[in-house]
Amino acid sequence: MNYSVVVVDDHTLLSQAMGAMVDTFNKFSVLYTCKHGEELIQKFSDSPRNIPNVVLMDINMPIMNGIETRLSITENHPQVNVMALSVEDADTTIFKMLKAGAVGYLLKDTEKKVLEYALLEVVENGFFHTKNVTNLLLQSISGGRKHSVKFKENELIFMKLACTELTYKEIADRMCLSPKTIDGYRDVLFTKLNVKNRVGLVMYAIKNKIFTL
Amino acid sequence: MNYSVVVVDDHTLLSQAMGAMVDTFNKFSVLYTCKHGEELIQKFSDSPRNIPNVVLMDINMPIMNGIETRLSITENHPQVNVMALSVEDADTTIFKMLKAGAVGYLLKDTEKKVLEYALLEVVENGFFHTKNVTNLLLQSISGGRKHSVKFKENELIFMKLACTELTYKEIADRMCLSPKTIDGYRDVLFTKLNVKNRVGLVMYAIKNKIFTL
DNA sequence: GTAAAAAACAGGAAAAACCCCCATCAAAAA
DNA sequence: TTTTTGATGGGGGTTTTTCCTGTTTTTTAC
Repeated sequence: MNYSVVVVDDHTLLSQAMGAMVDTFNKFSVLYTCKHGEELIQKFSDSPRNIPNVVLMDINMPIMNGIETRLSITENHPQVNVMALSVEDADTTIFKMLKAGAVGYLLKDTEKKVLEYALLEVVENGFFHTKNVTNLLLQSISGGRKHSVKFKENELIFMKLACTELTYKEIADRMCLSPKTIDGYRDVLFTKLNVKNRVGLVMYAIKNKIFTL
Repeated sequence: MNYSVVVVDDHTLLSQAMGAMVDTFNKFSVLYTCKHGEELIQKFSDSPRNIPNVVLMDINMPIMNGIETRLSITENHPQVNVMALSVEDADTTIFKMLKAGAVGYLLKDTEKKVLEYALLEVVENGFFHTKNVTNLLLQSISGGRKHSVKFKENELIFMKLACTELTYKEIADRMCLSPKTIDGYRDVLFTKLNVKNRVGLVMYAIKNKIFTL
């Protein structure tokens, strides 16, 4: 009997392609594919037969991102192995994912054979990480990595608007707040994110998908 | 007999996954996959048997990007159909690709069935575009799209640096130029790109891959 | 309820960004 | 050769951003 796999990726074409590939593996077969975390959680609660051995999940998803989804899975279905998949190796993202309990992490430019091997490792040993990630892991444990940052609703709205050509005064008008309050938001975010100016803020927002192009 | 397809994508896993999917289609089979345009061109010149009916190509590739590769193919192997694939629908990129003679364009969040249909269209009718793209095409033909903007070497360097937290003064130091010259670069770019401030410039640079995250 | 925390708001100063107009010099075009 | 163009940089000004140190108001916790 085969191990069951679920692929989660917001790009339908990619998730289906990934599914087709996994189906060619000897010991694995795809149960279904999802567009985002929310859909996956729904599926899980629909029926116990929807719960697979492994979840192959893209981290950069719009509706419910990889980290949130992973946390939700850990809570309700701890027996499911989640393997993260990502095109980018932004340190913080990988780290967040591992902290959220992902058992594996693959960068998207790995070989087909590596994926198959990784899947086997995960279902049989319970973990797998590519070299890059383990290195990062070691380095960060010793170095002492940053705490994950939480944002309030207004801070998120502000960040999105800060990514436009609006001045802070105009942003204040849009949000129906005093410019001085906006001043406060900015200052808080600058220290929280450890950036020096608006450009830094914009970069953070884009890298962390708070503002999408 | 099947139509042959070559998949070109810098993310090995994705291209192989895409390949696995194409192999499940009735009338298509994958000849091989490539990491980038350069490799593809090499393959073509290695043997005539390496020339497929359709090339499925990602646009955002490091070494030789989609547009360049497409131009090279058009020149040497006009009978090959190139279908572009992209996660983003940055207008300019799509447009450049179509101008370079791609016969089809697919956003990565399309359904498996749509890809199959698109491939069939391409080999049998010679073209396929998703709605988004045809709309864009029509709009741009009638509306009279902007002439493509040209940048000088220094402007490009400046734009990249403007996407960091450096002040203009610091940028001037880096480029070994007077701050006033940087002032000039900025003003020229503001008018050329029709943006109002540094954030607008940053957004432009990112959207057009001048600055990569 | 009341104390503590946080969110909203303010004044003012200094720095940075933005926006003009203009000078120089060298290379390219006429 | 004369003119034009373009890259470089300067003067001086306004606006916006940034960074302090606060106060007031609203929420939250006990």
